[in-house]
Amino acid sequence: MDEKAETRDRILEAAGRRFEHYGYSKTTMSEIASDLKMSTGNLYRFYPSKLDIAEAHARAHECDEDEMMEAVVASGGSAGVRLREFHRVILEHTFKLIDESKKIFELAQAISRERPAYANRRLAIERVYLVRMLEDGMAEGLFEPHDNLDELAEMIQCATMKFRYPQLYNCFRIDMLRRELEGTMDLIYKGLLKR
Amino acid sequence: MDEKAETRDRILEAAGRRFEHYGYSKTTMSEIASDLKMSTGNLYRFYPSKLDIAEAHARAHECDEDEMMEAVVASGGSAGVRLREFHRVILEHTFKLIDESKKIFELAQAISRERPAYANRRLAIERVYLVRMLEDGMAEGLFEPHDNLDELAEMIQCATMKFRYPQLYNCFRIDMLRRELEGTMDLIYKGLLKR
DNA sequence: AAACTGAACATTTTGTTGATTGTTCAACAT
DNA sequence: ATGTTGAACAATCAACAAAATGTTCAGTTT
Repeated sequence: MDEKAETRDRILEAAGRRFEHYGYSKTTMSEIASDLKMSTGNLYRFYPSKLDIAEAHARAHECDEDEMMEAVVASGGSAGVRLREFHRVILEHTFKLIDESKKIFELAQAISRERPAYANRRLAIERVYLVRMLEDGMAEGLFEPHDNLDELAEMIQCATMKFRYPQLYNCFRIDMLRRELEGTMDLIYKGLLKR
Repeated sequence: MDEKAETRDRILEAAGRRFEHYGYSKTTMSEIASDLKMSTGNLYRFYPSKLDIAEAHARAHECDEDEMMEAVVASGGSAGVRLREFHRVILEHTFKLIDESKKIFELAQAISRERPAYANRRLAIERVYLVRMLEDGMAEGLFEPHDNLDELAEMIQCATMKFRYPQLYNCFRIDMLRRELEGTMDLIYKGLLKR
């Protein structure tokens, strides 16, 4: 039954090439199938739907984002500095997607629209990194102690939503967003500091 | 030339009735015109476009919202309590619009989509109230002094965007939003406190 | 039996048509 | 002159048909 996993991978690769080249909506199941010289029906023995292929593709690329976040969290400096850098990196990353790689951005949008659970899971993962930085900050004696760190991280996410989904506000001015993020982080940072 | 202003008002009233009953998209210029027993062309001598009538209608009703905000700002209690209440009131108000009065909500959406400048102006007005509460809080000795209060208010708006446009996140669970707003306000509040 | 196909089906997208509606303007009325 | 009209125009919308696409499954191959 290792055969099966291999075919799943081949499907994922073929689909990935199409997704990145033509975008999610412009790649069809029959194109993916014919790239692999198989029938459309057969695809469904490996993935229950096209959206699931897209989700698998996103999952396969998650590690890139995770590494990006990990790099910041594990970098030197105080928790406050890293927390700020963390959000800067996320903003620049999403903005780059919107701006440069419309194809991947379309994919991301399709997934978070049709699969809100997936988007929530990603936010939960992001929170793991946030919690680590909060813990570090408390250990440092920089941040005020809290008992529910995941909830605190959730609230930080609420306050920085604008920078996570800038397209929702039709704000495509990265320079404005950068300035607003700095100011918002100032506010959040002060709110976390030990009194 | 007082005649003119009167006709403008009559147009606004007729359009307003239609807007509130049938929504923005379902009221036509010829309906407004025939309600007033005039021609469609004549409407354009008083308003350059349908959207301008909608904007004028919104402007005419601004005072309701302003009074709502004024009531909170002028109410007793410390600046911190009022700041929190201010955002609660805004959340409940927008949510009520979405939920109850789809017609007015459609109007509001049309305006903020087609006239971003109008939405920005509204945010600027809201900031006036925020600044007043910030000033009060500083006078009280509750908040840390700042020099650029409008900018500070802007950052508070950034951090509370999610609660101002909940429909953007397809989050229609008022109970969840309430909880998130409380947490976010906790964070912001602490960030403002004097050290 | 297990793997696979491709035609059949259902859903979505696209294209097209005509009607509706926002807007303009030459002609008319005051 | 000034104010007003309603037909003309252009843009948008709604409804429908046609095409494309996602999904399923009876039947075929291995």
